[in-house]
Amino acid sequence: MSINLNEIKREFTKFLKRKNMKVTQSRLDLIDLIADYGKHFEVEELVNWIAMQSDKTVSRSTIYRTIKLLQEFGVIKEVIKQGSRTIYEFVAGKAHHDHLVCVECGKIIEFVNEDIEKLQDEVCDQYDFQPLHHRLEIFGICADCRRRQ
Amino acid sequence: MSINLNEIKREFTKFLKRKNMKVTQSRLDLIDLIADYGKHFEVEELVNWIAMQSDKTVSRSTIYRTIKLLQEFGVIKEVIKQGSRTIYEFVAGKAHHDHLVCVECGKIIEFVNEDIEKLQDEVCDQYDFQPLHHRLEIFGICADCRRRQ
DNA sequence: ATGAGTGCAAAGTATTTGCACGTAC
DNA sequence: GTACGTGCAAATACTTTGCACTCAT
Repeated sequence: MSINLNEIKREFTKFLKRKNMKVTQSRLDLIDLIADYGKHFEVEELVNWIAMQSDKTVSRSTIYRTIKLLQEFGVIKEVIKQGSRTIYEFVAGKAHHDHLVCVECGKIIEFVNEDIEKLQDEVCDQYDFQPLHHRLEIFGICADCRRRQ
Repeated sequence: MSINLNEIKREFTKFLKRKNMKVTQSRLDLIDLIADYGKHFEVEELVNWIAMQSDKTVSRSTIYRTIKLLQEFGVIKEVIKQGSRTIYEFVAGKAHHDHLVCVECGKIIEFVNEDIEKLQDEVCDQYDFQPLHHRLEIFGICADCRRRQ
C-alpha cells in the first residue's frame, strides 16, 4: 500500500490553515512517525517507539493533542476500546473496515463487509438518525489461539 | 418487561457457589439496584443514585468488583465506550441488540438487526475466529437534535 | 512581533488495590 | 473460626491542562 504521505501532509496543511492553526514540525512529523510505525497503536506504545527512533521527537502531550486533530482530519481512528485501552489506526487511503480482536493474544484482524455497512445505514434511516461514524468490534479467540489450547 | 429478578438472583447465587464465592448482601442488592435504576448507566451515576436511595448501600469499589462478576455471569454488558466514559446496561431477559448514540444529546437508541448478526457470524467463520461477544456503536445525530439545529 | 504550539510537571478522571474490619459459611 | 468480601483511602493508568518558553507566520 503506497499511500502518498506528502499528499496527506499537504492536505493536512490546508486543513490547519483553514482552522487558523499553525503548521508545525511536530504536527507534520507525527504523520510520518505514525505511518512509519505501520500498525495499530496505543499512545504509550507510540511514545516509546518514537523515543527509540530518536531522530524526531514529539512529546506525549503533543501526541494526544495532535491525534485529536488527525481524527478530525480523518486519517486516524479510534478503532478499539477495550477496558482502559484505546487503540488507534492510521486509516489514510484504506477502505472502511471493522475488527476482530483476539482476547487471548491481542491480535487484530481487519475485515470489510459492505452488507453490514448497508444494513447499518438502513437501521439509521429507520430511526431517522444521521450516522457520523461507527465502530464494530468482535471480541473472540483467533484460530492460532484455539489451536494452541 | 417483567423479568424475574428473584430468578436472576437465584441463578447468580448458583453461579457464585460454583466459583466458591460468597453470596453476600451487597452482591444481591446490586442486582436489585441496577434493575431498579432501569436504564443504561455509568458507575458514577449509579453510585450517586444509590447514595440518594439510602436504603441499601454498596460502595464504589464493590460496584466495580461486582459489575465484573455480573458481566461474567452475563446480565450486564459494557455497551458504550466513548472517550473515557463507559456505559453499562442490564441486559437480563433482553434480546441482543446494538446502539445508536447521539453525540449531541447523549440519547441511546437500541436496535435489533438479525441480518447484521448473521453477517458477523459469517465473517467470523471466514476467518476461523470464535466470537465471544461484540459491540456495534453507531455515533451520530438523532432526529430531535437535527430538528433543533 | 505576536500569538499559537510545545514540553514538562501537575492535575484530573476512571478504575484498581492494600489493608483492617466485617460477614458468609 | 476462617477465609473471603467490603469500605476506605491510597495507588495506578490514562489523558488533560497550566505555564514558561519556542517557533510559525
